[in-house]
Amino acid sequence: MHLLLVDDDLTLSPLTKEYLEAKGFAVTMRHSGDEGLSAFKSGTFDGCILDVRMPFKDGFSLAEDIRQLNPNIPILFLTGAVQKEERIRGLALGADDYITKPFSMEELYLRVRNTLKRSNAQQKQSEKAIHEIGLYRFDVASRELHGGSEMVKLTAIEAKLLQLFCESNNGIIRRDTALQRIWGDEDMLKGRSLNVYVSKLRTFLSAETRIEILNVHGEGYQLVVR
Amino acid sequence: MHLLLVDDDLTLSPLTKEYLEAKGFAVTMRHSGDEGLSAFKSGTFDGCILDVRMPFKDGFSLAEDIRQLNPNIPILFLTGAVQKEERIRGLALGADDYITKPFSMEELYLRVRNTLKRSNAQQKQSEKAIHEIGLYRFDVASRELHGGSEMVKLTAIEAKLLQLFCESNNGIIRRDTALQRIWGDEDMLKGRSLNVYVSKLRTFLSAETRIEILNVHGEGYQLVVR
DNA sequence: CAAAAAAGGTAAAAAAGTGTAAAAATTGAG
DNA sequence: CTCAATTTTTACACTTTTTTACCTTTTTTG
Repeated sequence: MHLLLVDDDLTLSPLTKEYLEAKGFAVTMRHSGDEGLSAFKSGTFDGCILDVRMPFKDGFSLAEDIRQLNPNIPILFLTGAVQKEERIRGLALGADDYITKPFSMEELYLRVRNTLKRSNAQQKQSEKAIHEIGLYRFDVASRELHGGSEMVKLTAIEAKLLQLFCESNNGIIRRDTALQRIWGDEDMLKGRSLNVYVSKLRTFLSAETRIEILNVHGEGYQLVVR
Repeated sequence: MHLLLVDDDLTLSPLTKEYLEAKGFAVTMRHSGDEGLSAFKSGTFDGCILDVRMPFKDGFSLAEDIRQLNPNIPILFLTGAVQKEERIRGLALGADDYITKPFSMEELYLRVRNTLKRSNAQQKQSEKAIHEIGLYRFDVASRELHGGSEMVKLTAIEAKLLQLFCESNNGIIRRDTALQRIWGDEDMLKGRSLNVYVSKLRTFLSAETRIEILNVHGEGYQLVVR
């Protein structure tokens, strides 16, 4: 389990990092919102712990950017005051938990563990899912795409991409989100791989004319079923 | 899925709106019972979220009026206290669910989703908005503009602009509104892109002479069908 | 009212982004 | 290691978006 810890408190954060590492987590530590974002882009994480109050780019702003890249990753906020507006703003961003400073390391660990467990359970549930796309059935776990009497076994990347389409509630996925979720890499912007895989999915789904993967120029793609 | 949110809490309601929009709903927000009712009359909604306590016209009174207009639409109440009498009154009005403040956004979303699912299990999740413009039919999701036997596939921006025209109830869109909604940018004022796209739509719609996109000098445009 | 200024219309060029077949590189089972 | 499946890169034609250029219309100014 790999955590991203972003906190500008240079005294506290190394201690936090050490404690969590002693509990068996891998921890990447950053001390500003910008550094945190770039760390998130260039790595693969299972959860984020963000200090709300940081100069320049605060924890909420960072959380917005992270949510853009991964709408489901658990985010815990470290916050000094338990102000109502802050709490609401965090909830609106999909905060998974709040930890009020000062906190005990024990408490932090337990909350992190519970949040990850909860999120993992959800993920397992959604991984069981069989998605319906027009008349097709897509089994995420086995990566099988059934259409009528035909069946295609998708490769790992094809399946991951189709899963992203199915799990985004409006069918829209941003190009950078897809790159982040599939390749976990931000320097993929030149590569044409994503285009190639979209092209493959279009071929797989071409028997149903009601199904289309539309391009949104410069933004991403949208799976629509009429 | 289009929701009507009526809540006089000016801090909480925009966050609620944003969160629900992030979850894929279209949300119309109003801050009083009267405004809520007039919004309901002039739009098409799949569900309502009404704050019980509002000055002048409370959520229950509003619910009664809405039920008059549409006896089946799902209504959720936001309520501070869990008072017994309130609960009974709401149930008598056919409340589909109660959400007690303070609530987490996650909880709100889950309840809204469940209520809507229960309410129209047979209807599709995806919004199948098809607008009629003269003799044309415009399918927002697939971005297809059908006119007679012809069909044109609009690009992302062309479709977005036409959608703005269709969704504004008098066909008028302000220039700055369009720039904001399409490009999310206010520093586009010098650019001629909007003019170019209006010009394109005029060409697409030129087969019907009854249809015109008029310019309102210095203000914006208006789509009129005689 | 006439001239200047501001705003708009639209064709066409430029810039940015995309589709997809096919070649090259990588991976992994046997 | 070898071979086949998978992934990445390449190449190039095509599409979409933005900008430019130049002309017309509308509004403002004196």
